[in-house]
Amino acid sequence: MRRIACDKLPIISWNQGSTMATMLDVSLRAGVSKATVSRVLNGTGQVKESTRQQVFKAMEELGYRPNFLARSLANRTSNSIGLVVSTFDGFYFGRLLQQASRQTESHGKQLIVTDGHDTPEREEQAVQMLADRQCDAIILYTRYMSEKAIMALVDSIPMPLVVINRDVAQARDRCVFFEQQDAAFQVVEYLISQGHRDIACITVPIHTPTGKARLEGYRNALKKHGIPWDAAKVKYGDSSMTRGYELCRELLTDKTRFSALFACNDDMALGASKALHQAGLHIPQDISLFGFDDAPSAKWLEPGLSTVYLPIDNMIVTAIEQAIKLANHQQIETIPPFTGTLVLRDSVTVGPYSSSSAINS
Amino acid sequence: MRRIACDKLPIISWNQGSTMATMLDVSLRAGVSKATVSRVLNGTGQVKESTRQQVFKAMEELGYRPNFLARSLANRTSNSIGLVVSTFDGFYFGRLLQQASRQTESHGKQLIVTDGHDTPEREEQAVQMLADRQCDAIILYTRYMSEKAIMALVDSIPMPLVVINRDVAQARDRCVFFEQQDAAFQVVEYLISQGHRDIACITVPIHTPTGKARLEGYRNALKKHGIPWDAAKVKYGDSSMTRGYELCRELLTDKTRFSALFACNDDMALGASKALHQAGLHIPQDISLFGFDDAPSAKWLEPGLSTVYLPIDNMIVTAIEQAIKLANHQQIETIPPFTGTLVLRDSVTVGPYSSSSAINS
DNA sequence: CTGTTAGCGCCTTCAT
DNA sequence: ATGAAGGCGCTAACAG
Repeated sequence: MRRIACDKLPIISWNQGSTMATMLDVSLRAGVSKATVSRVLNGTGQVKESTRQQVFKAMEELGYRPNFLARSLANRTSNSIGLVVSTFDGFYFGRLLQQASRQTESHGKQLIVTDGHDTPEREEQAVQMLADRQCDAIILYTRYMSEKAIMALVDSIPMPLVVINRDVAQARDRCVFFEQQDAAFQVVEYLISQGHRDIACITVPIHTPTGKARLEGYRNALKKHGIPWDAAKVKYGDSSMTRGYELCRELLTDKTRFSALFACNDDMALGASKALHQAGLHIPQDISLFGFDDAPSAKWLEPGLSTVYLPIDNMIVTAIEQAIKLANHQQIETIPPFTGTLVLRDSVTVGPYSSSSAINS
Repeated sequence: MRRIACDKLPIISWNQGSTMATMLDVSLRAGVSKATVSRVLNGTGQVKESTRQQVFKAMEELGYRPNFLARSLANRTSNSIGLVVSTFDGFYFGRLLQQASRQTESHGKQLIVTDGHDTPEREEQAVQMLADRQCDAIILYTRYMSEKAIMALVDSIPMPLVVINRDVAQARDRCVFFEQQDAAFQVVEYLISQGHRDIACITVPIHTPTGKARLEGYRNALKKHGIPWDAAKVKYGDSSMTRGYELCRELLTDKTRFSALFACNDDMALGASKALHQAGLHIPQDISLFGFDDAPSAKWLEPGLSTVYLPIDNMIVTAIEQAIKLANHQQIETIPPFTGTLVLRDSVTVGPYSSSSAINS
């Protein structure tokens, strides 16, 4: 009888669109019940070693693979955590994804990542889609979504959401973010300490919290040192190399006076450097240049680009830890903001207001 | 009776870990059967407009969202396509993912991407994981997996697999790839045409088909033009900027003679350029430099880096088209190889063997 | 047009 | 230690 059942099983390969072996197939072949197969599969309950082996054998022979969907449905958990990023573009998110993937896997969970296409609507959709897939927790990296929208999202999905790169006041313990403003402040203060007072700035998208914070850091540093705000020195960029180039050219053709340029990300710094070169200006002799992000290329440019390093790796790891704890209904502590650190290379030299020319870099 | 049932429904928010509204809840609230709810949800079958509205209303009021897992299980399709990439690192995969995401979404399908961590084992695991999730089709970008392993994978999963960046002879119609060797050949031939004969080369990982192909292109071009192979001129790299730097230094300290350097990717070209600078050598006056990949930064470097553009965007789009067709059991045609195109900027000048110095770039 | 009845593949009491 | 039965949430015939 058992044998007969076995003979009916699909031994042929099913790569032609036929169906895969199911738990029932395995149970029949092993001469046990589905329940037993389930037990050996999950290591739950007691199973005699001999039958356990039979089951394994049957699974092997049939090339059985548990159906993930069915399993998740029954378990009410997909054992995976979802991540939505603003965009896939740029080294920054590559770094982030790399770490995120490693970290989740080290917890035995799967990472599902989705692209938010850098618009609030798509980001929201992306989160919803991950929620529909029953992720155990979701991590959201958004640049444009409003705090209100984020909170609404938190309330509308049944699993925990942790927000990265944003400080949402109403859910501070769900947030993992950088002290962007402080880092920008440090940059500009450093530039000032090197004897620069005419410092131009090219921002990243100014409608994002990041864009605002970095500019605010710039503004505050100037203020602290009694340097008046000069609107002509500030150009509003979009993060792209091209725009960095264009805006630096504007600065130049405007005849804006500046001895140092703070580009709020490395990509724009690179674009700007091209414009400077073309104008016959040398870095740092004629113009000092400071970036932000510490792109992989920053170190290898000529001259090496001074910039600020953001511990994005640590940050995403932390975010994932939080997410997993939340998924496990564990207690979490709120994470203090991460801080950037200045990476000094060769793109800055002493400026015209240097109090002592002996203090060369 | 209906009302009574409604009153028992969970109107409270369920963000505290409670369960979400189900189809049954909706059906009770709307005073219809699950089947009807299913019908309005999927637009299948005929439903009276008035009841349809009731159902919508009930869904609205309950904040109902269909359970994706249950749906997929019943449908035997998850309406999503899986993509495994070698790694998340680098601009290249960012570009790829960006396009991939857009393209799948334009077909109303979801993209699930996974990291293969650049090792054959993990790549295989990644594919399996996507298979377990019942993706309708899977796209694999692998650098290290053997053709045999790829074929084994194809046979072991029940959904179609399309391979990107590789030419697997036994499944040619499932492959979408570049003519890497030809592109490299063109580069070197171009360099030769510019009067270079002492051409050094820094390879990408030589155990990958890509690495082999690019080197082979280099070799063939030399051969065609009667230039003897010189092992001292070839350094085996790993794609990283750091290694590009180190190997270029080796070339220099070895006193290897070369007037042009072909770095098999832009990252290494950048590293190499640093080494050149440090040695007091100018690009292109002293050494001509050619890269590969057309990184976003190539255009903005000083001097602009000549390189080869690979239509990765088109390629991934094509791969996804193929995957979707296969998922729909449509006929597919085999895709001819994509070709790279030389992007000439300012990092190459005429070499010492230039037949006519009038033929400047 | 709408309800009933079976599954999809797996997990989990509850008996035995 | 193992089997039977019911359920996870949804879809899909098959009747009315």
